[in-house]
Amino acid sequence: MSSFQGQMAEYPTISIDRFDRENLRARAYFLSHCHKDHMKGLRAPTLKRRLECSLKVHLYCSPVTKELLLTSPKYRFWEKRIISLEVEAPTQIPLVDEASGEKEDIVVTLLPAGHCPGSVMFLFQGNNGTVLYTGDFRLAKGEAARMDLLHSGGRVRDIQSVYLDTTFCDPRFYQIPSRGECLSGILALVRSWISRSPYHVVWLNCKAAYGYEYLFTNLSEELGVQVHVDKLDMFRNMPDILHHLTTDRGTQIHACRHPKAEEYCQWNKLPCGITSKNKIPLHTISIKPSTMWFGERSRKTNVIVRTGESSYRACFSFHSSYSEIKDFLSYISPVNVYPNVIPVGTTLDKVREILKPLCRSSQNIEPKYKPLGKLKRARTVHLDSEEDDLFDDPLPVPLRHKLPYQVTLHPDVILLTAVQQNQPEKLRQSTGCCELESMQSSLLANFIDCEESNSESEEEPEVPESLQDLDPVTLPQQKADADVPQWEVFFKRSSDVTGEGLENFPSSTETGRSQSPQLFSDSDGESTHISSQNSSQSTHITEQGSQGWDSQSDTVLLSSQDRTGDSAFLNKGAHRPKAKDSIPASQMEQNVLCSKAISSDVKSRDQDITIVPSMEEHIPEEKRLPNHSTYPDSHSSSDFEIPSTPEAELPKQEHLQCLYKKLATGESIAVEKRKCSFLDI
DNA sequence: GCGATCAGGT
DNA sequence: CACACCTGATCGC
Repeated sequence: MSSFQGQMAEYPTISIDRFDRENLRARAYFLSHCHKDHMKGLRAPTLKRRLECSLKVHLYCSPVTKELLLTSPKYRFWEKRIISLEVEAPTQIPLVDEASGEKEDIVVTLLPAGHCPGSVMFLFQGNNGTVLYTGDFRLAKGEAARMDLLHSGGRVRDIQSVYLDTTFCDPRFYQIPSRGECLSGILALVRSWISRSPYHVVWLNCKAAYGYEYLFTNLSEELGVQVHVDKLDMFRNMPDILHHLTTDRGTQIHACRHPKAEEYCQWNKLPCGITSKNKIPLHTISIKPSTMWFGERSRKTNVIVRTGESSYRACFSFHSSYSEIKDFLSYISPVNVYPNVIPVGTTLDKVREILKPLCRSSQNIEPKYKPLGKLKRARTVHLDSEEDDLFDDPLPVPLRHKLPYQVTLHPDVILLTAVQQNQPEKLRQSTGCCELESMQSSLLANFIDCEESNSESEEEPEVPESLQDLDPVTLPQQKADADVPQWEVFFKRSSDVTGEGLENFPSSTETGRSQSPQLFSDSDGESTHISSQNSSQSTHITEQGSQGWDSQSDTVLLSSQDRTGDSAFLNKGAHRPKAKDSIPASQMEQNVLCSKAISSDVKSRDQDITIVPSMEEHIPEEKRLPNHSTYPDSHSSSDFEIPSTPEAELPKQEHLQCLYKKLATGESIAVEKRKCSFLDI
C-alpha cells in the first residue's frame, strides 16, 4: 500500500495520488491510476471547496483514468477540472500560485505503467531537474529500455529522483511469472473446463479493482466467450474491453461478485445467482487470481494451483517483481530513489539498501560482473561514443535539461496554456529534434534481455512434459524465442500451445470425484512446492517453500513455461477511450520520425537535429497504420500500451548466442553498425 | 448524516 | 507473505 504522501522534494507545489492534508494547497494534481488507495481525499469536501475557489487548479491523468473516474458520480464534480493527457506526449503545464501570481512551468510526460487500464507513470521536467513518479507499475524486464521518452540524445535521461513502486521490493519476490505465462495458464484451465459442456462454467474470483481487464479480454478473445460482470458502463467508451464483457448471465465465464460468492460456488451457484441453465445444473469451478512468487534460482513457473475440489488459484500480479524493479531502476539509474511502498515484513532502510546500489552514485564502485540489465545501458553509452557523442562519458554525467520556459529540447511538447474546457488546447511545437539515438539504443536494448535468457538457458532442458507431445515444429520455435522479448509471438500461438497440452485438467464433478489431475508436476522435484489448504491461510509458493508441505492429492500444478513476451499485453486497447479511431497524432508522429530516422541508418549527431518533426511531414494514415498494427496484440484487447521499439528487428538466436559468448568471456562488445552488429560479433 | 479510522473479511 | 478492495463498528463533527 502506497505510503507516498503526495509531494516530491523537487516539485512540492504539485501533488500526485494524494489529495488530503498538505496536498490541499497544490497548484496541480496528478492521478496515476484509478485505484482507491491512490485517490485519498479526491472526493473530500475540503478539496471540493478548494476547487470552487481556485479556478486554475486541475487534475491531470490519462484519458482512460479520466473516463473511469468520471463514471462514478462521486467524482463527477471534477469533470470540468480534469485535463487528460495523451500517453507519451510531453506537455507543458503552468503551475500558478493564485495568491501571489507566481508561475512556474513543468513538462510532464505520461508513460504506460502496465498496472491497470489507464495507469501511467509521470515524468516531470522542470527547473529542479527531471523526476519520475512511477505510481504502481508492472513492467517486464527491459521495458524501460523500450520507452523512447525515458531517453534523450541516445542515452537514458538524466533523472534526479525516482519515486518508485516498491510493493515487491524484497528478494522473496524475486520473480513473478510474466503476464503471458499467467494468462496462458488460466486460459488453459478455463478452456479445458468450459469445453466439457455448455453447463461447465468458471467463476473468476477477482477483487473489485481495475486491472483484470486484460485477463477478461484475452479469455474472451481466445475462447469466444464473453465474461459476465456486474457493471460495464465504465468501459462504454472503450470498445476493446467492452466487447468482451457482458451483463448476460448465460455466459460460461463469470467475474461477477457477491458477498457470499465463495459459499455459493461450493454449491455450484454463481455470484449472480444462477445455478442452472435450461434447467440443467451448472458445474462450477472458481479461479482466484493471486500473486505467486519464486526465488532467485527457481525457473519454475507453476501458475495454477488447485486449492480444493473445484477451486484454483492462478498467478496474477499488478506489480513488478523484485527483479523487475531492480531491472527498471538500474536502467534508469537516477541520483535518488524514494520507495513509495514499504512491503510488509521489511523496513524502509532495507528497501533503500536494495535500491541504493542501483542509483548513480554507486555506479563507480560497482565491481566485476554486470547483470545484463546493466549491459543494456553500458552498450547504449558505448554506442554513443562510437557515434561521436561529444558528451560521452563512461559514467553518466549530469546532463541537466534546463527547461525554463522554452522547451525546445523536446521533440514534441504540448504547451498547455490556461485551459477552461475539457479538452485542452494543444499547441504543437515543431522546434524539437528527433531523438534518433534514443531509437538506436532502445533498438539494441530491445533484445538484450540477457539476464533472463542466461538463467533460462541453464535449465533449458526443462520442458513441461505436456508440451513434449506437441507439434515438433512449434515447440523448438517456442524455445528459441523464449530467450528474447517477443514481438511476433502472440497469445494466439503460445496460448494454443499451452492449451493443447492440458487436456485433462480439472476433474469433472459429473465423473464422480476429483480425478486428481496430473497435469504437470514438478518433474525434477526441485524445491518449489505448492500447498493446498482449506483454511483461510493463503496458499503460496516459494523456492524455499518446502517446510513441511506434504504433497496433497488434490494439488494441481500448471506449469506454463512458454515465454510470451509481456509486450503482448502492453499494446493497444484501452489507453484511450475510442481507441480504435484515435491513434494520437503525437504517437504517429513519433513513429514516422523513427522510421525515417532509422532508415537513414547511422547518423551523426548533427544530422539528428536536422530532422525536424512537423505536422506537414505526416505520412498518410493508411501507410502508418501497419506499423502500428505490428504490435503483438492483434485483437486489440489488452489494456496497456507500450510501443515496441520502432523498426526493431527480432534478433536471431545465433546472434544472441554469439553475444552471450562474448559476454561470458569478458570480451568487449563494440557495436558499430546496428544492422549488422550481431552478425559481425 | 457524513467522513475518517480501524478491524476483519475475501 | 500480497493486493484492493468491501463491510461493519466506533468516534467526531
